[in-house]
Amino acid sequence: MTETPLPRLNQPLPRSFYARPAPQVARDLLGKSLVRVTEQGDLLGGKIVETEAYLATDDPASHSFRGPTRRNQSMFGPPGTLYVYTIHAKYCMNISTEAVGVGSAVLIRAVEPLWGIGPMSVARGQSDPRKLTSGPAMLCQALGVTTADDGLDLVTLPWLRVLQGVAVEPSDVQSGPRIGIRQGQELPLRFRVIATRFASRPW
DNA sequence: GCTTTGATGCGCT
DNA sequence: GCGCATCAAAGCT
Repeated sequence: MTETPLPRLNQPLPRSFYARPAPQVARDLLGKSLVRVTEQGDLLGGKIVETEAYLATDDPASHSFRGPTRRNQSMFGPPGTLYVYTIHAKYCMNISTEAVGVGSAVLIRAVEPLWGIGPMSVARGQSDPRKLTSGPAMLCQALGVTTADDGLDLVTLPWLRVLQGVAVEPSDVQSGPRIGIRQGQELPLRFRVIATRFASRPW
């Protein structure tokens, strides 16, 4: 696989991008570049191809449904705050949206790997590019994101950022029910780039 | 303090 | 496509 030209690290998405309702942020994150610079200086990451929105109110599937706890407090942080939690002995990463005190967030479910395929393969113990970052827990393992990173500010953090990527046309976006939840399944809060081989599962 | 339960992924079929 | 390992947090008692 040929490596895509490196992205503009100095142009992270502004906080205003995240200061909107979670479904809008989830939709607009498609096509953006998620990048991580390791301590060794490697650039890791790729293009966001699948997201899910979790709402502040009336969303029983959202971790914020029962109000703030020590675990979910990052969901209530400023827009752009990283919320990392453990599930099934794995990690998932979200970005807080809307406003301080509002418990909404966007789960990053999958990216198309573009940079640092080698180091990410090592981190994953997996060489199949389709099994590198095609799921929320795979993604965190590939990028080395853990609960130690919970609460960090993605807008100002130098080594983990979301950058302006490519525009995704409405005709190339599909929405549908979220994955792996028991309640709130009827809400179409999952967003996906149709023309990708790197979503977490065939639609 | 103890039990239950997942916003999952792997390995095998 | 399906079973299950794995563990932190929630929710009880």
